[in-house]
Amino acid sequence: MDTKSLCLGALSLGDATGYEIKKIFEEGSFSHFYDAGYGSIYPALNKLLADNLVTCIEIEQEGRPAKKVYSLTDAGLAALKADLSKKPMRDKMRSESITMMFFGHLLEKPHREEILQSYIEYFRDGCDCIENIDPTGQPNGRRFARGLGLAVYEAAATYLEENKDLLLSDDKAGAETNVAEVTGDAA
Amino acid sequence: MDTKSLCLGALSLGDATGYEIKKIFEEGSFSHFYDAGYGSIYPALNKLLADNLVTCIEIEQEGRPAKKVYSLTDAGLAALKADLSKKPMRDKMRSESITMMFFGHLLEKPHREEILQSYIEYFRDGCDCIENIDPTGQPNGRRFARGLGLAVYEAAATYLEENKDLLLSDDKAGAETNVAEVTGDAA
DNA sequence: TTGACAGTATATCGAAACGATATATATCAA
DNA sequence: TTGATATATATCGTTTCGATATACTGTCAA
Repeated sequence: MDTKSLCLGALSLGDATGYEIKKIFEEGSFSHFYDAGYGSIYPALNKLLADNLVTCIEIEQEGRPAKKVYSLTDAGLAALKADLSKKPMRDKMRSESITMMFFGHLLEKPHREEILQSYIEYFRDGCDCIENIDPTGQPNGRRFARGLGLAVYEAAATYLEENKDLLLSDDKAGAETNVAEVTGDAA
Repeated sequence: MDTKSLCLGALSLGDATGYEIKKIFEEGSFSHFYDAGYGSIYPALNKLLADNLVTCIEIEQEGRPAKKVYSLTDAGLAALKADLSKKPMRDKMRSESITMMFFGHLLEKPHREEILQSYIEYFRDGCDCIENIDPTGQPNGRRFARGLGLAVYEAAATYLEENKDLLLSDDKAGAETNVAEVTGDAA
């Protein structure tokens, strides 16, 4: 499951350009679970083309540069199915916001509050964005992804809202390693 | 917020070796939000050493090769605080499991069920793991991260359990692009 | 009417991270 | 005694990230 498979998967839904492939995963309910940049997609498409897993037709356009529309080949569909039959790797996530909160004792309170507030908004915006997607008529896989995304974002937003005092208040218990630093540090 | 900052943050909690730094983020409530491999940590420590943001003392050990214990310098602490004062990047996550479900119409039902079941277990195990961490005496930042991790994992596991039929049943509505393929494809 | 801005579309580059692997030793259980 | 697990450092090739360049279109306001 790398960018090559992601492109194959996108093309299994219909022919597309590299730009459109990015849009598929950028918009809609899916962007929260996987995304890839052009720096990954275009090289991936070139490799797929070299391996005859996709074909490409250049469509000339008036004025604009030609667009390259990619299509899945039979071999490409087989390769995709083979890849989907593998065991998925465990989820990976990277949250700089939470990492910063982890070291919250080194941050000034106003900045902590600022980060936390924009983090809450980030999840609330995510909820709104997902809710605006109409699931009717979509295949089950996409309905499922939409629902899961919504459930997780809602849970995160709610937790953040209900527990923000935990981060905004000063440490009282614990932090035995840093007691000296905390008391002596006003920078 | 890259691996260098992650190492500085770890060292702000106390001196450590590269191996121990990995352990800090691998175990405990934090592993779900950020992790780094040795292929990132050791080069990061070398760069930090070159920039005088950390110091290193080699401790000889009987039999075993010498261990390198790193310590944060004043400049290192300043650099960490400077980095923490920046606006965090938005969360990134990559879920191969959900990506596979997104293309679920190409998967055989037993395999779909298998992936889904191990995905549920993955989140339930995650919940158990987090619940086993005693939050008492820990600084607020870590208590917060623990609670958020638990809330999100719980929400994901619950959603998966309650909606798995959505993936295990066949598509009835929608999928207008693939109708021909679906009906003609039993491979 | 022009100029700024957003959108469409392809492409590349250096830096960073990933995943696997190698090395060496100790300990503990089957 | 074989195998597994833990401690500990390190590298290597591949992949991905993020930023940027190019170039044309449409649009909306000053």
